[in-house]
Amino acid sequence: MTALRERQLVDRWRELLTTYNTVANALDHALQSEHGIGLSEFEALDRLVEVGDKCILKTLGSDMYLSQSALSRAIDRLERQGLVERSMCDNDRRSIFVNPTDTGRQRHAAASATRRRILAEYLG
Amino acid sequence: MTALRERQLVDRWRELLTTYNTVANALDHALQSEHGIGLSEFEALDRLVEVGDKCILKTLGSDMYLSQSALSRAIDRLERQGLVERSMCDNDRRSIFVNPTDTGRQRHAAASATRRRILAEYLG
DNA sequence: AAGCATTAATTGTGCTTGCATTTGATGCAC
DNA sequence: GTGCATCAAATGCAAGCACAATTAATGCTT
Repeated sequence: MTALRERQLVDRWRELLTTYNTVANALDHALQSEHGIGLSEFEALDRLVEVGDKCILKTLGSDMYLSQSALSRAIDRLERQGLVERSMCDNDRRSIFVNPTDTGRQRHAAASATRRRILAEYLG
Repeated sequence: MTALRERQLVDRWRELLTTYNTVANALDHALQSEHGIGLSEFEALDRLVEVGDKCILKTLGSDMYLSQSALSRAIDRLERQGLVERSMCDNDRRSIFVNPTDTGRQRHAAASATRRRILAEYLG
C-alpha cells in the first residue's frame, strides 16, 4: 500500500529531524560552553587536523555540509581565536591554505573529548 | 579498543550531519519554490493538519524541534499567508488555538506530494 | 598576447534561529 | 483578596546561514 510507504518515509524523516537537532544542539552547547567554539567551527577544525597540512579551503569545503560563504566565515572565527592560520598558496594565488596552529591542535584535542562524551550519550 | 569505538561514533555523527543537511536543504528548496513555504512552516502545518482541531501552540511545540520563539514566528508566517488562524482560548486566556484554514489544508495536501517525492528520492 | 569564461575566496544582504526579556493571565499561599 | 511564583505567548536582539554579487587569479581560444 502506498499510504503505508509514505507513513514510513515521513516517520523516518521526523526521526532524522529530531535526532539531528537534539544531538547538534547538545554538541553545540557543550562545545561552546566548554571550549568557546561552535559546532561548525569544531567540524572545520576537526577536518583540518585530520587532513594534516596545507589544506586548501576549497578542498575542505567539498566534504562539508556548509556553504562556501559559511565556511569562509567559520574559518574567520577560528582565525580570530588563533586556532588556524591562512597562508598564501603560491601555485595558485586564488586559493589559500588553512592550517591549524599549535593552539588549535590543543583546543581540538580537548574539544574531541567533549564530542566523544556527547556522542556516546546520544548515539551510543 | 576505545579509539575504534570513537571512530564509529564520529562516522555515525558525520553521516547524520550530511544526510540531514542534504535532505533538509532539498526539501526546503522544493517546498519554497513549488509552494512558497519553508521547511519549518511545512512541518508546523503538517502537525496542525494531523492533530485536527483546536491545537494549542504549546502542545504543538512540545513535539517539534523548534524553540518556542521560532515556532511562534513560523506560525506568524503561516498566518500572513492565510494558511492558519490564531484564535483565543477561553479556558485559559494565556494560550491560543492555532487551526489550519481551508487554504492551508489545500496547500498542505499539495506540499505533501512534494515531500513524498523528495523523501522517496533521498530516503527511499 | 588579448579577450573571455571559469575558478577560489570574500563580502553585502536578508532571513531564520535561539536566548533572554517582556506582557499578560493563572492559581496557590497566606 | 493580596502578593508572588508560574506559565503561555510575543518580542528585542545578536549570531549564523544561504544566496548573489564582487574581487582577483587562471587558463583556454583564437
